[in-house]
Amino acid sequence: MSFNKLSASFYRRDDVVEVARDLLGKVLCSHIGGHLTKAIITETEAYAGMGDRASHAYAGRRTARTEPMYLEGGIAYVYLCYGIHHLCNVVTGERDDPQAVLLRAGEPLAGLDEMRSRRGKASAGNKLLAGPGSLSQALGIRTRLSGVSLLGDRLWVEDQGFSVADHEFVIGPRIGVDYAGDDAARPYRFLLTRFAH
DNA sequence: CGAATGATATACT
DNA sequence: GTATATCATTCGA
Repeated sequence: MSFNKLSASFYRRDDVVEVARDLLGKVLCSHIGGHLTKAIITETEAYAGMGDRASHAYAGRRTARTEPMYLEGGIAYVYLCYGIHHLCNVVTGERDDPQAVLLRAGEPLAGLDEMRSRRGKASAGNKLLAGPGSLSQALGIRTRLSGVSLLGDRLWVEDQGFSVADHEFVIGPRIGVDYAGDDAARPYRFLLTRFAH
């Protein structure tokens, strides 16, 4: 149904930072519980694998939770944070190179009613997909989807031709990674200027 | 500004 | 096996 679904080669590049930048303006799509929802990706963060203290895979840490990150690029890594929020990542790079891009925010494109329904009370205004927990909740993404292929028909990313020029986004340090020491300062966060908040 | 909320990792016995 | 601290956040007071 989607002619423009991103293919494996998009995800399997060496440089996760490049993928994080390129995901801006792409469209995150889910077909879950019989509902199709789509959102333009407006904020991403790169997690650069074993050498990145902010990453769950730092120093090669490998557990049942993080196992998807060690698989070949092009699958989802979803985990529960603060006991409440399901955070959605796109795994990149080759097998055994655990890099991933956290999807932090989006702009609604399709399935608005279902998004609002899933978000409940807090779905008002422009906060529908603002923040990684909210984005996942609106698209119905749960930890159950961790490890699923992004080339399948439940969760994927499309290129609908929204181009993002260099002056249309800003780069900054990642959010909520103070525990990562010097790595917390890495310029790995990408945010479309228009949706900065 | 602080509570919510539970899986997960790690350090024990 | 059991205990405990931590967490890539969000919402409402």
